[in-house]
Amino acid sequence: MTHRLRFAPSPTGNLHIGGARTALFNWLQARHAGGKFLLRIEDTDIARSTEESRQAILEALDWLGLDIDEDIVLQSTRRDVHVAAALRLLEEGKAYRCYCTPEELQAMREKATAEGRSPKYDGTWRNRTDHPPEGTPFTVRFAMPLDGTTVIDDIVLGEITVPNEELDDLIILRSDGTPTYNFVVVCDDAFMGVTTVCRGQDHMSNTFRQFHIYRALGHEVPRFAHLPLVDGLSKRKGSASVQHYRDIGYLREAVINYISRLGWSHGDQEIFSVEELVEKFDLADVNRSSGKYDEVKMAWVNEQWIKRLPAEELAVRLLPYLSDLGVETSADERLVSLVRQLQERSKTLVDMAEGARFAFQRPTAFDEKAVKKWIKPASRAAFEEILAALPGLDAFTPDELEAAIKSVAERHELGLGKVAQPIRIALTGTSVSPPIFDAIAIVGREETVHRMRAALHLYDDA
RNA sequence: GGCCCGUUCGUCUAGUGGUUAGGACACCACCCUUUCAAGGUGGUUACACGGGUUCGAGUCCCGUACGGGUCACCA
Repeated sequence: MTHRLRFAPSPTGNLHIGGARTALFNWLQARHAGGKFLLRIEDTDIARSTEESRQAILEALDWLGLDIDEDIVLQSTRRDVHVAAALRLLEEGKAYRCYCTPEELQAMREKATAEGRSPKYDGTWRNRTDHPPEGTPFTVRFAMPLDGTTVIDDIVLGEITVPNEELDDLIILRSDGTPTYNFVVVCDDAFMGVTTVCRGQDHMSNTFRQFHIYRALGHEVPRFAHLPLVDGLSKRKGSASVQHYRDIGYLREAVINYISRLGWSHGDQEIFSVEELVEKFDLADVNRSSGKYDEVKMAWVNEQWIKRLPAEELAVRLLPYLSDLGVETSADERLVSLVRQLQERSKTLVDMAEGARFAFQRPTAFDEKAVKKWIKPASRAAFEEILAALPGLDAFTPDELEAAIKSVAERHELGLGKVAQPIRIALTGTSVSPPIFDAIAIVGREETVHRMRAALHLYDDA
C-alpha cells in the first residue's frame, strides 16, 4: 500500500515554524517513501478560521516548496458526512445521547477535582433509559471501552499503553448538531486514505480516543508518529512565522534545513539539501525528546546556504530585497559578480541587499567614525593621485586597479589600509564593503571618479 | 492532581554494554588579512540523581527529581 500522509492545519493564523516542521516531516516521509502528501484545512471553527490565514498557510507551504499531491480537503465541506457517521454510531449503539447541560458538566468536573479525582465525564447517560421528552437538547457521546488497555505502536515513541478507564466518553456531536474535532479527524483521515498520521506530541491523548473511533466506524487504524514539541517559539506573535523569515532575508533551503534538524539528525551532518533530506529522512529516526528553537543556529544555517547557492540564483532572489531599498535592477552579470563578492559576508538577503546598495546608489552620508579614523592628512596626497590616475587606466579591472593603487601606496610609503579605506568611504560612505579593488571596478570608472571628488572635501576638516 | 512522554556540553545532537563520550552553533585565544566577513588552528563546557543487572553501563531494569504534554459542547 502506498504511504499517504497529510498536514492538517487550522486556518487561524500564519504558518509558524512548529507547524512548518510538522508539514515538512509529513512531506519528507511521503517523498521518501514514494507516497502522497495531502493537505486538509480544518476550518470547522468558524469563529477563528479566516480566509487570510488559509491563504497565508498555502503561501508559506508554496514558498517552502512543499507541494501537495491531491486536491485540498476543506473540512467544512464535509459536515453532512460527519453528522451522518455520528448518527450511524448512535443507531448502532456505539454512541449515546447525553442530556447533561454544560453547567452540569462544569459542576461535575469541579466536584471531581475538589475530591481529587480526574475531571472526566462520569457516564451518567450511558445506561440511563429514562430519556427526557423529545426536544430536550442533547449531545452525542462516543462509548469508550470501560476496561482493558489501549496500546499504540508509535513510529517515534514506540509502544505506549493507556488504561481505558482514563478514556472518557467524548462528545462527537454537539447539542447544536455540529460534530467535534476528534470525531471529524477520524472521518476525514479515513476518507483521505491516510496511512500514517504524523503530528505533534500534544495530540497524543487524542490518539487513544481516536483509535476506538476508527474501529467503531469500521476503518483501519493508521500508524501514528508523534513528533517531539519544539520549545522557545511563542515569544511574539508574528515573529516565528515562515513568512517572517522570508521577509528578513532567509532562504527556503535554510529554513527547511534548520527545522529538519529539530528532532532529527543523520550522524554528524549539519547541512542538507532538500534532495538529501528526501533521501535520508525517516520518521523512524526522529528523536523522542523535545528541542529548543535556536535563532542563532538558524542564522548560521542560512549563512551556509547563502554561501552554497549559485550566485546566479541568489541574484534573482535578491531583486525584491534590492527593490525594497529603492534599487530597481536585473540579475545581470554585474549583479551576479557583486553577489559573488557578497556571498562570503552576508547572513541574509537583507544583509546582502544592503551590501550591494553602493553599486547602485551614491552614499547619502559619510559614517562619522569611519571618517574620523581613516581620513587623515597623511593619505590625502595618495588619494588625490589615485583620483587623477583613474581616468588614464587602460582597463578598469580589479587587477589593473590593484597594481595602480599599490604602486601609489608604495610610493607614499603607506600601508594599503591607509590608502584603501578613504576610497572605500568615498564609494560607500562606510568603512565596510567587498574587497576594495572589486568594489571600485563594480562602481565603474566615471562613478568612482565622481564619488572620490565628492568626498575630497572630507580632507578639509581632517 | 490523574494519565502520557521526555532527561548527553549553554543550545541542536552522535552514541544502541567496553569510546580519551564525537560533531555543530555560541564563546575564548591565536593565525590569515586592504575594511567587514569568511576561513584555519587550538581551547573551556555534558551523560539529572539514587539503586540495581553485569567482569564492565550514557547505553538494560526500578525508583526519585526536574521538565513537557493532556484532561472543553476548541482545533
